[in-house]
Amino acid sequence: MVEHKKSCLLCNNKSECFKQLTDNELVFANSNRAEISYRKGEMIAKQGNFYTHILYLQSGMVKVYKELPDSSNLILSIFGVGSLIGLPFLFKNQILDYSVAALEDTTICAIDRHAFEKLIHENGEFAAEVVNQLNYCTLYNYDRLVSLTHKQLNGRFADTLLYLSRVVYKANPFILTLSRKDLAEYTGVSVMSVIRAIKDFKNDGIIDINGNKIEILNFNQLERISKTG
Amino acid sequence: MVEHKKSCLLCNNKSECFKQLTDNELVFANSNRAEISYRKGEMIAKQGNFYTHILYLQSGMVKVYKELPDSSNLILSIFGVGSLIGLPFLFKNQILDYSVAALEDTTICAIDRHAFEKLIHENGEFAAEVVNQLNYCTLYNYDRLVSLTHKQLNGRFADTLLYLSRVVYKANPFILTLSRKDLAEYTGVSVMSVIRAIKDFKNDGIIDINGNKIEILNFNQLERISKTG
DNA sequence: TTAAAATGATGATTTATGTCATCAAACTTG
DNA sequence: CAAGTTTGATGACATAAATCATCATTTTAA
Repeated sequence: MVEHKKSCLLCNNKSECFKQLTDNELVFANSNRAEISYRKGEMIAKQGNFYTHILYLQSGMVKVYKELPDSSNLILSIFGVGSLIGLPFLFKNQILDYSVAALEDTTICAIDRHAFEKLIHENGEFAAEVVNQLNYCTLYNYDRLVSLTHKQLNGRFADTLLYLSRVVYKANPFILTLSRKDLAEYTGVSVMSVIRAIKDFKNDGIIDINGNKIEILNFNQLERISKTG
Repeated sequence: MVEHKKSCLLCNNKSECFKQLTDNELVFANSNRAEISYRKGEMIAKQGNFYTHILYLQSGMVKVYKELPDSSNLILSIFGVGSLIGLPFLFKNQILDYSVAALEDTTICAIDRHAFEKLIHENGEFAAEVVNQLNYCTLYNYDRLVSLTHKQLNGRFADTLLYLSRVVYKANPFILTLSRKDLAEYTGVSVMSVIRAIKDFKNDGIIDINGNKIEILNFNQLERISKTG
């Protein structure tokens, strides 16, 4: 277990928007905060539950996903260190409309939603940074809509690999902590198709894969597949 | 052409967030505002252009869509009176990443993006309302991702019809101002498939269609198709 | 007012990708 | 450490929906 931070005031691991707060506001935030650790695979928040806290990712990695009526899932997003989770429900629903689960051992700060909403109301600089974060999300979702509706298997999986390398792991040979099922649920295809795409890309020398280690060998071709796929 | 409003201060047609502004701030907003009218079919903003203004929809209806490399389109959203368009690019790109076109004769207020950003920074109440609007968008996009990736033709088109009746036209027999092509680009399927879905739904007595007038006869069954489809 | 262009409709064919069945390998867990 | 469970892989088959070809109808523009 990670040692708990003494206070938001002393935290040198703040998300962008918390950097905009005054000392008083940080003390206020701290008094509405809890720090929790999860093991890989554990569920952090469950779709259908009450929405009570914004989650800040101190360490680890999580998936945010919709649980669908046919008991399949759609992974909406994968978040790494420094992300705020749950922003879209601010000023809204009492009910959480997606689930969050740990892809690796993960520590989060849970901040009371009403405290967070109060900070937005009272501090425009903080609010502006929240808008900024939300907008990353929105533009990313638009690109996903394009990818998932207008590209076929290889193009979509190329997008997934590029996203993993550039955004999620921020590395090129990277250690995959997602299962094939996760990859399928993110790419919006069947597990079968993911496996086939991996085999194809490996055969074509676009990627190399050894156990959990994936290396993208030919970014250009992957980009090309993403565009034409 | 619509008569131009004298000032934001006197406007009784304000969007939610502008209701949060002080008189001074409204005067400031007004001094950074232009009012423009478009004919049905006209392009209001072009993907790839510089992003300079937030658009407020005074009257009419617009589509916001991505122009894709294969020269097909994906309609991201359809906006009616009272909507703010362009929020996702605040604090971001200089470049607009989607296009906006009028589906009916339309009048918009164009507000300088920097003026808008200044208002967010300086007024937390205004910012909170902007966050609120953005979050509608985000949650809606999540539902769309589910609809477009995990439902097939009939389910997706059922979603489209429900969205048109409940959100866009807010009426049940409604006059369709979208072409079959628009419907296809919104539903993410081919024009052919839209036509077939309309025929099927009509044959099954779920909808009635006469020229441009569509009536949903059986909401329950449409909901059922949306869920199972 | 006619010509041209865009939109709407129908049926036949093709194809991408999902489902199913089966098996191998690798973790869990008692 | 062995039994059971999850995860990864492969091939055969089924199917939803796209593409293509064709034609009717409406709208736009000369």
